[in-house]
Amino acid sequence: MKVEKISDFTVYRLSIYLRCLDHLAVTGVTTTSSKALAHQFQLNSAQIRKDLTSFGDFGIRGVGYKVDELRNRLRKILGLYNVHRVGIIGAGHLGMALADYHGFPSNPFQVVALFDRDPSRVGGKSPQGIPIFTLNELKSVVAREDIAIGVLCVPAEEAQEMAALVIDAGIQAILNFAPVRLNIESGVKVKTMDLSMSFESLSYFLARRQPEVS
Amino acid sequence: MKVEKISDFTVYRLSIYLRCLDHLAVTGVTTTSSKALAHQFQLNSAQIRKDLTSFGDFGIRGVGYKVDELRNRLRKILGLYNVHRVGIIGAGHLGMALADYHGFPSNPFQVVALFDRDPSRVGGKSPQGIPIFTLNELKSVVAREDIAIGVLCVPAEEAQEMAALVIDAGIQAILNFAPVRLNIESGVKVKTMDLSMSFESLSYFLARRQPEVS
DNA sequence: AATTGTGAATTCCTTCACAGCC
DNA sequence: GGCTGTGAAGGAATTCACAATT
Repeated sequence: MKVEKISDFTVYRLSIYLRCLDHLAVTGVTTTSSKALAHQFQLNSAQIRKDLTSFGDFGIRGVGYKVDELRNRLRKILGLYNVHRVGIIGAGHLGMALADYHGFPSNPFQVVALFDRDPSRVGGKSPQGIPIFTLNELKSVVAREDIAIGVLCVPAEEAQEMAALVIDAGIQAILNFAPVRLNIESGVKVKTMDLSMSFESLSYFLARRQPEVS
Repeated sequence: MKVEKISDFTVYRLSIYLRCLDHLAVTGVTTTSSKALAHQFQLNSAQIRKDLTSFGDFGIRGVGYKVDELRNRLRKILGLYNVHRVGIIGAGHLGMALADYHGFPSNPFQVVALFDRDPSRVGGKSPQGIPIFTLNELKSVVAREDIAIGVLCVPAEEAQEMAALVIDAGIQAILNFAPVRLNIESGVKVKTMDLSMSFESLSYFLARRQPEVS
């Protein structure tokens, strides 16, 4: 086990490996190797080994990796044995969809509250029963419900202000869906998932290949 | 204008710059510089200039960049003056939310169809009126509606199969929300937005800082 | 024999620093 | 004077290739 700095790229790939192992486990595979993983999922075997060895020696030379064991270790490294309580800011379409989304395998992320500025939404619940609070209640609800992750589903103009609010409320990590670059001072971790960027990168690609023009 | 290969990182940053310029334009700023942009949005000025010059010389030495002109050029580079017609596979919560999502400034992405395997959903519409078709109709609707981008909002188990279907139907780019690594043969561009990965990277961060434990 | 774990080599990306221009 | 555009330098991330190990 090294003490070097782990890059975001590596952490990102750990998730990929975990997804691959989930798949293998479902298929009934009990042992695998970096070579087999690399081949099946279009990765580089040396990279898989390098990524894994930053966290300890998990493999058996000449044999490979036990799927179950590696899966558990990755879950542990990623902190997926802790439950993370989530609050969503913005109870519009996206916020509601995420609140009721159950797309995660063995989900340690529990959405426990929605928040909205619009009084007509406050007091209601998502279809699955997650309650909607006002922004005034943010601080107290975050404390009471022990919310660690805030998900921003608000328009671009409001995102910076909301980020400041949730940080002030004591939240430790933010997942931002608003198409803005957030300015964050404190030690809070921010991850931005910008849908417009994803679409635009596809658009760039489409613009640069006029396939059937002769 | 160079002919070098443009990396995904660069394209990604073009979107960031465009977002920043949108913001400046709203604020009424007409001229800016790489230094000002870098300072305000925590970027590196040399990188901004390098990224931009891969597509031509847009700036004026000693002065900087005209906000409007640069904005238009970036839009053009990213292909945002072409309208891109979008089909969404999977009319669950997420698919519906995306169909009716209008979070994009001056949106060139038009969602024109939803597709679902579940017969009880087929024939209906999203709240905003986007019709839901069966998967059997995929090929004909993609052709008729000239759909270029397919968005996968299906469970992990179905994603690979659906990817094959949309590619067969003639779609040219895929935005994948399913937590799987898709195996794509053809020249179709795939961008995966994996929510579980985002949450897991936050979880990793949270696991590695136990702040108020003494 | 097969596969891991890892230094060395390579490739790619970012930043520096300054010439060229307005 | 100030800013762009860019070659050169520096730093990171990836891949190679092989010694170590089962």
